[in-house]
This record gives sequence, C-alpha cells and structure tokens, in this order.
Amino acid sequence: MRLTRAGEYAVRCMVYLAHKGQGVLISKQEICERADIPSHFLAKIAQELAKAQLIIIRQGPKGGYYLLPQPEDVSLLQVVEVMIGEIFLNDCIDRPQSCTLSKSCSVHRVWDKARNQLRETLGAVSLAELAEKESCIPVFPASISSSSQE
Amino acid sequence: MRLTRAGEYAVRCMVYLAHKGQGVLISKQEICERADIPSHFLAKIAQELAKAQLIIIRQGPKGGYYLLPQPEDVSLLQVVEVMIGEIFLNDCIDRPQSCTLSKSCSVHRVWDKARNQLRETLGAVSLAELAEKESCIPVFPASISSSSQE
DNA sequence: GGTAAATAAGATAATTAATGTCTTATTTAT
DNA sequence: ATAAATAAGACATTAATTATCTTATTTACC
Repeated sequence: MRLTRAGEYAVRCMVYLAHKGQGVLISKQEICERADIPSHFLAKIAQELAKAQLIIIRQGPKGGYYLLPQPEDVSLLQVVEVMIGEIFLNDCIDRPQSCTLSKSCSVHRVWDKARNQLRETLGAVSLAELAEKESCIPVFPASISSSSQE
Repeated sequence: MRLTRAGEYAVRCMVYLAHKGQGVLISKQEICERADIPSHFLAKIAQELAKAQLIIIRQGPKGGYYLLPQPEDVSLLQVVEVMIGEIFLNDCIDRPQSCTLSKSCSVHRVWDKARNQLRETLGAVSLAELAEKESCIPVFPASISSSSQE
C-alpha cells in the first residue's frame, strides 16, 4: 500500500514545473537531472500527464514540458491518480459486486471512510502550495550540469 | 495502493473468528469455506497471524484456530499491518534518508498526515465492532457443506 | 527545404511482489 | 498405533512495476 515510483516521479516532475510557473517550458533533460528521474521513464510518465491535460509537451529542439493549468488548480491527488488510477484502498470499494452486502458491511464502511479521508487530504493541497514551500525537489535556478543522460 | 488478497483474507478470517468469540476453536476448513479463502493460502496467513499472537493454531484432529486476544483488543489496523507490514503510503515516510529534507519537505508533510489519518481510522475500529454488525463474512451458525477443499 | 535536436510512441526486457499450489513433516485425538 | 488435521517451506504462476531500447515524429535553425 504504497505510492509507486511512477507516482513519485510524476509528483516530483509536477512540483518542479509548478515552481517554474504555469506555461514555462522546461527541457525534459533538466527535469530528469534535477528531480532524479530516469529519462525514458519520465517520457512515459509525461505522456500520461499530457493525456490528462496537466502538461503540454513540446517536441523538437528547445522542446520540453510546461504546466498547462495554474499550479493552484492542480491537487496532489490529481497527479497521483493520473499515474496510479483512482485510489480505492480495498477491492470491495472498487467493485461492490465483489462483496454481496457492500452498503451494510461493517468492514466496507471503514475502508470507505479511510478512502474518503485519504483522497480528501491529498486533494486539499495544490501544486502551488507544494512548490512555494521548501521541498525535496531542488528548484533553485542554478546551472544545469552538462552531463547528459541521453 | 490497495490492500492485498492476503490482507483481505486475514481480515475475513479474523472477523469470522471474532464473531465466534475469543478462545473458540474453529476448523481451518470451516473458515476457508465460509470466508471463501483458498485452503493453502489460509495456512500461510494463519502462520503470520499466529506469529503476531493474534490467533492460536491447534494441530491434530479437531484442530483449527482460535482468537487469542479479546475481539475488543484487536484493531483492523493490527490485522492489516501484520499481513502487509506497516503502512507508509510513500517511500520517503518509510525511509527518511530517501529524501534529503524530509522534515521540512512540503510533499513529505502531506503524506505524513495522510498516513497518520489512515492508520488512525483503521486503528479506531476493533474486531468486536466489526463482528457485531452485519458484514460480508457469513457467520450464522449454519451447517457446513461437506465438500471439503483438502 | 535540409539537418540536427529533442521528444513521442510503442515494444520489449528485467525485476519484484503477489498469489496460489504442492510436498513432506509434525501434532494430537481416539 | 493410526488417522486426521495443520505446519512449514519449497516451488510455480501470474501480474504489476520499473526500466530500457528502437524507430518515428516534430520543430528550430541554417
């Protein structure tokens, strides 16, 4: 019951972009190096983020990614669920038919509550808040090392 | 980010035993059939529950399992964590060294809060509560079908 | 337009975790 | 002593995750 690497990488990428500001194009390479994400892995992650309309991908030289919505308008929950799918915690919440009683099942109700709380907590915080405070993702506008990964 | 089958089975098994009452010996076969758990899989799960002092295993003819503590004294969280390990949600919570700033990282703080909430919710409900109310685990003292799984 | 830089897209491989099964050993009621 | 019941651990299968590789496409710049 843990966030996947892909989910973790997506969060890092999004926080990094949010820190740079909405619409600011950043090269994939810079993101990889700064947020410590394997280059090809980020490519796949970015595709999903783009499909979900969270970023825009620009190809070609001077290409890269930029944040599509305002950082205030994207929650941590959104980013996480784009990557790992909707959070359910327990199978019987996802597929009510897997459990005959669902609605009146005491165990079911606990998982339902836990799930709602979790989604609420992750949904209450925006990329803007995450980016404006100090975080593990190094964002200072320093020079990028020239050791490419690609 | 979902409870494993093993975790789900463990909960079913424990709720079933709790419904029967502390100290009441129930055959493994009965539990398997009623809670719909593959027999050999339950064997492994039971070993972990026993190691964690949640049940006692009796071998031999007329053997089976019974609840060691009072149902009031076992939380859903305990059962779940015996099976899947301590819940962390995010790697950086489990291993603070995986993230340089940990304490002051804004992302870290959200996961920490979410984790605490989740563990609190699961920790607040006991097997006694789960067993006394209606649940998906069929517990009525009916006859067991004679079609053995073993 | 041509070229090179940058990312896309999808296939594939490697790794790890989860699930389930099988075999042999041990315990215990009768 | 025997048979019933579970233990313990090895093994197999499946699925998910993570990562990489190859080929294709886009686009800035000459």
